[in-house]
Amino acid sequence: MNVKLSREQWINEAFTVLAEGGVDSIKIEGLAKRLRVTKGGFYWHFRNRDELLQNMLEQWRLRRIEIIHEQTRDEEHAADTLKYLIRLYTDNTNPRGNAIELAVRGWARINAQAASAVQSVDEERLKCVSGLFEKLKLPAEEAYSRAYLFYAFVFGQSLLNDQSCSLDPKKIKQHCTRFLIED
Amino acid sequence: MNVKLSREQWINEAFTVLAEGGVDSIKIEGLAKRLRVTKGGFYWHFRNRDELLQNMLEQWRLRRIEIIHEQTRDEEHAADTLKYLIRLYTDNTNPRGNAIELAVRGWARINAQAASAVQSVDEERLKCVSGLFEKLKLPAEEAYSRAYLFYAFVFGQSLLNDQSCSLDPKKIKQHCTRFLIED
DNA sequence: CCGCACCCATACGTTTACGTATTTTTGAAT
DNA sequence: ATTCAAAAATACGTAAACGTATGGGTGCGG
Repeated sequence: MNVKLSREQWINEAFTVLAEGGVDSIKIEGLAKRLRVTKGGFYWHFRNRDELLQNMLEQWRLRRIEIIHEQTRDEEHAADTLKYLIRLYTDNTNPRGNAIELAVRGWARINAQAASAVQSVDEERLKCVSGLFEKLKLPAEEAYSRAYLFYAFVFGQSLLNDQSCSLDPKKIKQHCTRFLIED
Repeated sequence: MNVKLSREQWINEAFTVLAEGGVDSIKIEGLAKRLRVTKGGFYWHFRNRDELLQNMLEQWRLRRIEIIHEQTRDEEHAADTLKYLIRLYTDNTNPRGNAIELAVRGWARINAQAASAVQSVDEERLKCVSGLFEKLKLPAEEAYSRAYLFYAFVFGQSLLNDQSCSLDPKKIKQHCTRFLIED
């Protein structure tokens, strides 16, 4: 028989729904159905819907910060690290992750707590990536601006549908990568 | 007395709500309340909520395409035209427009019709802007990739909160503009 | 001033979702 | 096997939102 569900499983399923339809599509009875239980279980784990959402945000914040630190640790090969990072985002290898990223940002536009989570994550990311650009001998302000451009590109490209392009998207992204990280 | 409302007024108010809270926040009774009438009027103009949404999409598509053509008409001063265009988006002069842009893109992630509208607009924009880059003596593929980067940056930056920056956002955006459009 | 087109108000039925209260089941440790 | 806490089912009350039906008001051309 289906084992009992943990708090984490509810949160995880909620992230999947978030990725698919945005925060407004996270419905308690909907989650329950997907998990093949009734909402009785939900209210054992969480006081209400908002507590679930807060938990998701906090988990997202912590995990994203943890990850960016891992991903930018190798400062000795800054250019390669940056290229690798950009590939992670532009690859379409992790559609769920990308969708969550966008959904959280959409959420941030209408909710202060989400905005705060996004802000802390962005601060950390900008710091880490600008550190890498500094390793490429760019002066501080220049490096920081390039980090900003780097992230604007990364998020922006996930907003542009590949099908809108009249040129092979892979080729485009290669061009952009070279342009953004000329070493 | 308050004059009677036109179809256009309903659509316009709906765009405002869209900007504020995304497509899911467009509620018929909510619009009616904002317009100080009841929903009786709404259902005179529109068969249902979906008809309103389709109308909004179609209007958005047409208007955006019309506008991008105006904004990129001056090909003789391509660099200035590009700089001007980038300022329009990064200025925070038109928050409603920016919010609508993002909201429509969020909408496109969960709805095929919205996705289609976004796609046609993006195709047109990429075509127009890559034309400008070609005027800067870039070969076709290069120009197209730069147009892509241009738009990725434009949309991406509106996803990044200014408050996340540890450097004056204006300065950052100047750096980026210079980098994107070195003439 | 009459009538018609246009627009709005009101009342209703239905669905969906939240949250609560209560009981029931499950499974792991004793 | 028994017990007990964890998890789920069930049943309920309420609110928000959609859409329908129908009647009411208003202003303008004739």
